[in-house]
Amino acid sequence: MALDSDPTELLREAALRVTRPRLAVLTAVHSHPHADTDAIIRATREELPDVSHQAVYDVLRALTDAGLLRRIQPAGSVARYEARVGDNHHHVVCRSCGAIEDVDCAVGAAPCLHPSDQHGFAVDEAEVVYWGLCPACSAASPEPATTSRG
Amino acid sequence: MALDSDPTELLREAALRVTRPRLAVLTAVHSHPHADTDAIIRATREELPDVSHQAVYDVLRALTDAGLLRRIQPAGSVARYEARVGDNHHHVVCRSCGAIEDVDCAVGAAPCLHPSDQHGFAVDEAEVVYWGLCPACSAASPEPATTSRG
DNA sequence: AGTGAATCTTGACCGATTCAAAATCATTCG
DNA sequence: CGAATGATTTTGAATCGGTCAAGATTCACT
Repeated sequence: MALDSDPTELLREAALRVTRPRLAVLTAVHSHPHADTDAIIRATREELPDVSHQAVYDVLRALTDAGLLRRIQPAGSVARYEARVGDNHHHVVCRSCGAIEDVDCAVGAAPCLHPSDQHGFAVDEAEVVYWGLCPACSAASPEPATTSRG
Repeated sequence: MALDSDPTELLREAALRVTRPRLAVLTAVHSHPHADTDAIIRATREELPDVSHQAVYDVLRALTDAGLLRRIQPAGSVARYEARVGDNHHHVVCRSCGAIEDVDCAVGAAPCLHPSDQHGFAVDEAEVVYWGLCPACSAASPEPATTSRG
């Protein structure tokens, strides 16, 4: 997770060709964490106006497969990407506006990685999504106490 | 959840009109946990051959909103539904074939519901998805030890 | 049985993502 | 340095899950 300032080197280390679209996408995701594909396309085009949407899709997949990006997709949302990889962090998602924030593991390095019954599955990752309302939305909706799930 | 055997009563309790499509969908989801919409449509049509796909979509939403069904959507998957509601259980998902199994909470009623930093969010639910390989798929892919995330 | 309101049918529509073929570019080797 | 090679990008269209809308039908309650 080093060398944030040198995307070229990141690509080289991942044995990926260093192309203009890849650099632009990598930079765009770095500066727009949790952005969806459309936002990434727009951000990428600020630096490289003529990239095709297809190129961005391809690059996002290549970088995700290479471990340079992480793809997240809360239920009901389109795919989003972030450049923070290699650690085990989770996300809080606002049910109302869809805002996403990072959340570090509550307990040590990998909490919840041991389900009570794995049904024989070889589990290698526990993904946690905290659902709720962001400060802005919870201030906007004066909902008393009707919702309570845990 | 009580009264699994009386879908009519379940609908009544939820203040929903008792219609043929709703009964058929409810029954279909009960007997096909974690099925996607298309599978539910086909299962529903075994009992009620002429339901439209639109009706099934509408019913699924109505029943989900009423709390009779729960919608789950692991990243990269289409929407799936299950009739087990009201408890806090999670899922293991096979990365290879997409198989889903239920997982009870590892610790008490609501583990992981307290992120280290909520960023001011009013969190009301922690959703956990365990990713891995199901028994069949892990037997089929003799992958040594290349993947390790936690 | 009558009535209003909710539900279902039909068919078009949408946005996110993928597919496919041809053109272009980054890297390697002479 | 310049050409060869194969990956990458462009272009354009297709697919797929899901939604929208209008009219016909069905249901719950009186």
